[in-house]
Amino acid sequence: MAPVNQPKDKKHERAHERWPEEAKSAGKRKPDYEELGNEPQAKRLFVRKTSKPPEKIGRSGGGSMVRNNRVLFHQLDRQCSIVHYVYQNMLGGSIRAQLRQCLQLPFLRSLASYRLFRTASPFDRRVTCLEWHPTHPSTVAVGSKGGDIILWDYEVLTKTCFIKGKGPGDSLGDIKFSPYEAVKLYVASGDGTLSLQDLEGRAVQVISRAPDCGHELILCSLGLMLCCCFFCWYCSVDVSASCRAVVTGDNVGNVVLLSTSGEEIWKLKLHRKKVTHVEFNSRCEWLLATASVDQTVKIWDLRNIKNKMNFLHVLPHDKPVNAAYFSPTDGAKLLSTDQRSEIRVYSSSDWTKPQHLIPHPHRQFQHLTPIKATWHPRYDLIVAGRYPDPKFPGYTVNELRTVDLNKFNPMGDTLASGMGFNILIWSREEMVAKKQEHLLKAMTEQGIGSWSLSRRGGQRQANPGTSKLKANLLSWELEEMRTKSNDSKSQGRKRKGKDLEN
DNA sequence: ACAATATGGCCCC
DNA sequence: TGGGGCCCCTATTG
Repeated sequence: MAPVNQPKDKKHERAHERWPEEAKSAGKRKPDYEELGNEPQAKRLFVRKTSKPPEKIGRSGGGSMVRNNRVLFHQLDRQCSIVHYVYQNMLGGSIRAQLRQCLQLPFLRSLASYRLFRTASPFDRRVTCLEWHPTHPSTVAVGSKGGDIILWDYEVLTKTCFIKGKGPGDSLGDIKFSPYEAVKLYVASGDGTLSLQDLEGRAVQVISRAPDCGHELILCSLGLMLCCCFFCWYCSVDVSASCRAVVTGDNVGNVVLLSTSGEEIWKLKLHRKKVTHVEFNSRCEWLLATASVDQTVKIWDLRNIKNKMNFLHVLPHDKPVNAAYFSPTDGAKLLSTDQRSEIRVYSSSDWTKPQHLIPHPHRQFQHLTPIKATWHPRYDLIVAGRYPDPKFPGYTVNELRTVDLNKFNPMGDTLASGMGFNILIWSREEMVAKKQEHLLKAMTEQGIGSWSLSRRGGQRQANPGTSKLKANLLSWELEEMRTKSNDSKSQGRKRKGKDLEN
C-alpha cells in the first residue's frame, strides 16, 4: 500500500532517458505558440494562432506580443475598415471569416491586459472539470475530484450553489449543461454513474450505470462495508440538442449512446482503453469524436456505428489523448491534447495528418488534472494549461505553478481556469476594475469580510504553501482594491482592505 | 516534521 | 485480458 519512492538519481536518469524524441526535435523548431502576459506564473496565458508561425515583435508593459508579420498587420489594418466590410457585404460577398480575422487582432492585444478578477477554493479536492453556463454570462459550473459541484456567479458576492459529492471515488470526469433546462447538469462520475443533477431542486436522476459496476451488489450480498470495487466508471459526456442524445465513455473503452432521459440506444467497445473525451459535432449532427488513452482519436458517423473498426477516421497519436474538441466556429477542425508534449490541430479537409503540431509541456501526472487545450469560442485561437517540465526545451527555473484547465466563456471575453484546488476568473483589466469596484461596494454594504470564496470562509490555511498562494491571490485583489481606493480617495475602503489582509 | 491518502497509466507475469 | 507493483512526483490533512 505504501508508495515506494525511488532514489533521486535513478529518477532523474529515467526521466532523461524517457524524454521522447519528438520533443527534442520540437526544440529545434520555432515555437508555434505565443505567450501573453508576464509573471507571476499564474498570470500567464498561452495562446496559439492556428495560422502561420508567429514572429516576435517585442515586449511592452507586462507582457509580450507576437504576430505573424508586419505585412499582414498592415493589410489587416487596411481591411479592417468598416466601410470595406459594408461594401463587400453590398456586393454579396461573405465577410464573416474576414471580419473574424480582423477582430482577432485586437482581441489578441487585449489578452496582455487580462487580470485575475476573482478566485474560489470551495473544494476539499482538486478541480477536475469546468463548464460555462450556456446562457448566463458570469456563471460557471465546476466539478471536483470528490464529486462536489459548484455553480458560481462570480459577479455576485455570494451567489453559489454547492452540491456535496461522495468524497473518495466520486471523481467527476465531465459535466455538461442540459440544452433543454440550464439548471440541470449531466454528470459523469467515478462512482460509475451518469446522472442528471438538478442544481435548483438538488434532485439527482441516475440515467446510466457503467457496465460491470457491481460494487453495490457486493456490498448488499455480504452485508458489510467492504472496500468498494469499481470496475468501470464514466469519464466523459456530451449532449446533443438536435439528436436528443447523450454520449458517454468509460474507463475501459466503452461508448454508450443514450436518449436524453437515459434509455440506452447502443453500447459498444470503441476503444481499447479509457475513453477520455466524447463530443458531438455542433454543425453536423451525425458526426462524433472520441479520444482515448489507447493513443487514438476516432471520428464516427453516428448513423453507422457497428464496432470499433468502422470509424470514419482514426487519428493516431504518440501518447494517450486527453481531449479532442471540434472548433466551435465551424466544427471543421479538431483540437487534441496528448499526455506528454503535443497539442494538435486537425482539419476536416484532411484527417490523415495534423494541420498543426504544437510542442507544449503538459505531461501526465496521477495527481494533476489532465490538461486539455480548448478553443476560443469565436476566434481561431486555443488556450492550454501548462505543467512546466525541466526537460522541455525552453524551460526556465522560475516556472512555478501550473494552470490545469482553461475555458473561455461563450462570449469569449472571460477565461475560467482550474488550478489545483482553485478556480480562477480572468478578464480585461478595465472590466475587472469596474466589476471589482461594484463587488467592493456590495461588500461594504453587506459587511462581508472577504470575497475570495473558500471552503474555510477565507481563513488562512495551515499549510504555508497554500496560504502563500491564497494570500497572494487575495493580496493581489486587495492591491487592486487599494489602487482603486487611492484613485477614488476613499480612506474607509483603504482601512477595510488592510483589515481584510489580517 | 512526517506519514498517509488520492482510483492515473504502464509494464510484466 | 487481468492484477500487482512501480512510476509520474502534488497537495492536503492528521
